[in-house]
Amino acid sequence: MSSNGHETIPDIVIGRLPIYLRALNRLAGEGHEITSSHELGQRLGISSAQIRKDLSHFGGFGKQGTGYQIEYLQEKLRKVLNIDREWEVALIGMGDLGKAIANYRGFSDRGFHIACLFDSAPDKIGQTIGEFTVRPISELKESIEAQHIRLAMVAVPAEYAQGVADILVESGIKGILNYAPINLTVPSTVQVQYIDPVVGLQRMTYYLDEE
Amino acid sequence: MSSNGHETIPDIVIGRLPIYLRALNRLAGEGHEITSSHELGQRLGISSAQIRKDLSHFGGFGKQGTGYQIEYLQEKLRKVLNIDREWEVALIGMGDLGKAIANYRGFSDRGFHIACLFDSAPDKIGQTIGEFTVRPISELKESIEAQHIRLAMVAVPAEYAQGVADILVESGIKGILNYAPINLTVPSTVQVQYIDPVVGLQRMTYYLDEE
DNA sequence: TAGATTGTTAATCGATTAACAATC
DNA sequence: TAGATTGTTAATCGATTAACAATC
Repeated sequence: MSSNGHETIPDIVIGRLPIYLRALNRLAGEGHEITSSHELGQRLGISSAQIRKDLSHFGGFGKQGTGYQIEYLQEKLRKVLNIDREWEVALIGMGDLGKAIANYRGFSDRGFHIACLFDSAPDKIGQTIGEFTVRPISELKESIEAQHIRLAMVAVPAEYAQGVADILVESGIKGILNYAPINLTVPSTVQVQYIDPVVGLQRMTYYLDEE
Repeated sequence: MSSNGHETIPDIVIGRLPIYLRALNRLAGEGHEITSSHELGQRLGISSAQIRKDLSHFGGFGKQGTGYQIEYLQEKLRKVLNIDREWEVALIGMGDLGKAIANYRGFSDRGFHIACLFDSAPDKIGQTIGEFTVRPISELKESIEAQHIRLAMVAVPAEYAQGVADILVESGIKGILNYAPINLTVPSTVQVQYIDPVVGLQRMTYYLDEE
């Protein structure tokens, strides 16, 4: 029932918690103080039973007859997800995409701080983007170890992504957010999440066949 | 069994097809001509049985004892997903993220052509990015209807995303790739896919609690 | 109190896997 | 032929939903 201890909570449940949190942030922003599994479910297109079931894995966060105190639930979910603190993230690849990521405020707003930037191109190295200077990939391991960084974002071309991932794994990185359109092979102790917008588009075009 | 007809193929199966296709593209790039459900599964961390089952929804694409002809399977999957042609996509929001999207070659390489750009900021309107000129959101509907565009990418700040989505729905858009960190409410005839990297990060930090 | 909503159990539903006959 | 791998069926596993007692 505590936020660590991972008895056997299904990963699919973990995957929905950030979505719940995002909806709660929005409700809070709209001035709401209390919500219900029904209201939340309606907004997200998820059944209220599922939301209650998911949350119940971590303890009773609501009150019968009333619902959920939004601020309290946010706090609890942040604790469960281990985001009741700031995380440092390394960013590798400073092409257009890397630059957009480095400048995107959505990360820092939600507790993820980009702590170092890397690229291999000589003309990129030494550039200042945001608050940091781009450093050569040869210094990756050293930097990550020195700063005890555990998360990385990979925004290099597909053909370099596996090589970069290998170095990241060696450096002790435990989670990789991969923007390259390729599957990475890493040890089972390292997590990977994929961001491939084209996959999302292709998934939609399937349903768009009638002219 | 044909690529339209949608008897009742589970959406979760559809969601895996682009992943299979991505792996096949890679195998082809490495010079392979034939693969097996076992090899594909090993690369993707998916069981071979699941791959065979998924593919069998659309017909028998393999040969017993041999496996799958990569080029043939790619072609079949592209047909199933309706990406055996080019799709025009509208892009709304020309901040850092929108610009990175507009310049990203990964879309055009895989059959998605960004056909028009929109923003509401007067200083952005009229700018040329890539091959197109940024136009005001007030011209959105007109453009989309004129060009018969059915897909859109939304890269505006969260607070404007629902408003933009409403206009897109009115304009006849059938699929929205949403980069804003917010859930969109749209009619059930319109599909939405979400790109929220922070959700990916939060999903990983859950497993990163031991110090 | 009456009304509402939780947390939880049991029932249903759906997805994954194991196994194997068919066959290249 | 012997070996390999598909496509498919049946068995297992897991996730979602329905229902309701508990209770605010």
